[in-house]
Formats: sequence, structure tokens, C-alpha cells
Amino acid sequence: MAPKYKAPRGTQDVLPEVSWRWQRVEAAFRDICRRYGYREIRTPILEDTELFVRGVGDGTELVSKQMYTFPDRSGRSLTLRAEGTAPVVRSVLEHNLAAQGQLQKLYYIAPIFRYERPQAGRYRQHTQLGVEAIGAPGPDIDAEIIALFQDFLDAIGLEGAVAHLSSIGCPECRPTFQQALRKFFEPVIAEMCDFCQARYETNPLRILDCKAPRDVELREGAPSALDHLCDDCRQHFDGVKAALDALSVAYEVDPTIVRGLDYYTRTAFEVVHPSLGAKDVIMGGGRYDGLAEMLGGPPTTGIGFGSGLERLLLVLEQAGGTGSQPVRKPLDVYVAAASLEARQPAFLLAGELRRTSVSAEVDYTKRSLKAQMKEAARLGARLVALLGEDELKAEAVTVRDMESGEQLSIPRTEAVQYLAARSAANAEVQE
RNA sequence: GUGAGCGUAGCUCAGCGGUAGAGCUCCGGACUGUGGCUCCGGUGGUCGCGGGUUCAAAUCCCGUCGCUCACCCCA
Repeated sequence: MAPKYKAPRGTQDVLPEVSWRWQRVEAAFRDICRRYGYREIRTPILEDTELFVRGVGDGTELVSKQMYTFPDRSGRSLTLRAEGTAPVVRSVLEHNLAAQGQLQKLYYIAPIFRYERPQAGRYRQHTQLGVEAIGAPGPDIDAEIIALFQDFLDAIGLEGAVAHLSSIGCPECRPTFQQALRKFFEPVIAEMCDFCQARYETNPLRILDCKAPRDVELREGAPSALDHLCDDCRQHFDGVKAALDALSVAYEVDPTIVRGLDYYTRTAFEVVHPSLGAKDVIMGGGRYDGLAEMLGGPPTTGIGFGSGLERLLLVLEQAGGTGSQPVRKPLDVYVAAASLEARQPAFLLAGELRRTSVSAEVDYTKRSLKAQMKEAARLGARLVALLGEDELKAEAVTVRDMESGEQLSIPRTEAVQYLAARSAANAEVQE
């Protein structure tokens, strides 16, 4: 065995056995987006490498070691979509969609590529369901997209998710917070883990995020980002909370959440689910008011989120959301051939049925009649149209109701009409 | 990038130094043209790949690729 080729590490094939789950979640997401007035945008899988370096920040983990970057044949550097927001903002700027203060409400379902070590809920290619609202300063729009996501979770029957909300301030107030953090940790930093010692210099916010038990103790009483917001950020944050309360969206204020990408400002949030293990973040997002300018555009506010479809599916499987049963529409008619001579007429009958919108299947592997009946049952066929020596002679087809086992003979000339009528009746019964 | 566990039929797994097995699936038969139950039979594996130790390796050792989980990071 040992096939020569396998799907690349960290990627997966979505086989027919499970693809219906994907479709169902995607359909729910599209429907919720439609309700909220978000329209789909599709951007290329490839972007100029610079887009991510500029937008996401060259000091970030994502840019420094996780991007799939390569030169194309002309030598320019391209990168597989490493995250969802920068390409959308690029597109909005490129086509001037946010000109004259037009609010753009956009959504996407798109593959994301990151070179990481695969793990439960972490892949090198994953799919993000994302939403971006570009051109509204908030805070109502901030609350709106969190509400949108909650509605989406309700729609797919996922319970137990918790939304965490914070504000990471703006370029005005963040430096003072970092100073406060450094001052607080200065006396104890030597006792903390190696990672935190490094973070102390590069990004002290991350110390708040560390899970090392000793560090968790040491950061007891550390300053909170929320205590260092400037007046504008404070007001914005209060506005988001008020809007969420008004919409009855549950959330927890959690000042420890941190964003890994440089473009985030103010509102930051993530939704976690306890059934997931180490990778428990189902959705993450926030405001990125400085991004458009970083990409060379006019000052344009924005906020959005990304949600990992693969993780959602993992949670749905474990937490048992509704949608756990496939709604595969059963096959209307299986056309069985009892003899070699009947195979061609059976093939043609199936063709005619399909053209009258009846779903029909035939055997293509010359199996025995018995095997064909088995196959019909396996496919969930409601009716079997049987063609054999006798039927060909009598110019008729035998129709078997697979549930009751009743059979009757129908003239070949009326067969298509008859089978179509029976199938339509079945369809109604099913509703 | 670091660490641990694991890679045997389509699937789930047993075998752990003597030349490969079970259950399910699939195919066929009992039922000479008819499914879902039962019984009988059959197909199917270079035991991830490469190297080493040994008279002998799926079994031991090394390497490599992959999977899983955790760290890191993130969706």
C-alpha cells in the first residue's frame, strides 16, 4: 500500500462523508451575514508579501516565521493569504469602496495558510469565516459583529461558548500602559520564565497571557490595560459594553486578552469554548483603526473577526450541536437491470428520470441484481425501477416500493411520468 | 522551533524475535430476476519509508516522513 503521495502536512481532505457538515456551517454563516447586511467579498489567495509585512507587522510571529512566502517566476515575492483582514482592507482601498465615508460591511469564507506545527485545532491550511466592517468608528458596530457571531453560534446549535472582551488602547495610551507593566514586573522578572523575560523587553503585554503557574502567581495585582485607557478609548469601551448589554449579548470583561497582530487598536475580543483543549479560541477579532493608513490609504476605521471553521466543526462534534445529522435527501429512484440486455435500457431510463428532476442512479459495474438491490437500499432509494427480460418483452417496468415491498408493473411509456409523480409525492411527505 | 506517544487489510484494532490475524466493510453463494436478518465462502496487507543488528525482524536499534497531544503561537 503506502501511497506515494499524501496531503501535505497540516492540510486535510474534506471527504464526502463529512463535507455536508462544512456546507451546513457555511450556509448558516452566510445566512446570518445576509441578515446583518454583510456582503461577500472574495480576494486572491495570493498577495504581495509586503501587504502582510506592512499590515500585520514584521515583528509578529506570523510574519517572521509562519508565512508561506515564495518568489514567482518573475521574481516578485508573493505570500499565501496568512490572515483575512489585510487583504480585505487592501481590496477596499484599491477599489475606493470606503470613499466618501461609505461603510463597507463585508464577509468572507477563505482558506488561510500558516506554517505551524500541526496540533488539535491547528492546521497549516485552515478556513476562516470572517467579517469586516470598514468605515464605522463604533462603538455600536463593535457590538454588532459580536452579536452577529452569537447569532451564528445559535444558528448552528453550539452552546457553551464564552465571549471575552477587552480594550487594548490606542497608540496614545498603550505606551503608558507598557511602562506601567514594566515597572510592576521589574522586581520579579528574574524569577519568571524565560519566555516572559524575553517578553519583558519586546512586548510586556504578553506576560499577562503566560500560563506558567509561577508566573500566574507573580502577576497577581498587575496593572490592567483597562485602567490605562485614554479618555477616548475609555469612552469607546464603555460604549461597546453598553451596546452589548442593550442587545442582551453575554460577555466577560477580560483584560488579559492580547492580540498577536500589530494592527489592532481598542476593542479586542475572542470567543472560547471549553470542549476544545489547548486551542480553545473559536473566534478572535478586534478594531484596527490604523491599518488602512499603514497600507498607504486614507485614515479609515475598521473592525472584524475571524473564526476557524475547522475548530467550529471540532466543537460541534464534541459538544454535539444540533446539526449533527445529515439531511441527505434520499435517492428517488434506483434503476436496476436484471439482465445484460437490460443494462442499456436501464441507463436510458435513469437519464430520462434525471431530466425530469428526479434523482436516479444505475449500476455501472455489472453487479448482480441482488447487489443492485443492496446498493439501492444503501443509497436510501424510495423506489426501484426494475428492467429485465420480462419487462423488455412486455414493454413495461416493475416498480418496487422499498419501504413497503409492494411491486407493480407500469407500461414503459408511462414509467417516467409515474415515477416522477411518486417521487414528488414522497418529497412532500418528507417535508 | 521544543518535547512525548503512535504509524499492521477500505475502517477499528490484536500480534511485539520465527516468516500476518480478528471484527466491521466489500464481493459471491444459500434464495436459478429482487434490499435491510441469518449462515457459508472469498477478495484484500512489500506490517509508513530507508538503513542496521540477527540464522531469522511487523516485532530490537538508528534515521526519515506522517499522525496525535502538549509547549510556543493562534482561528
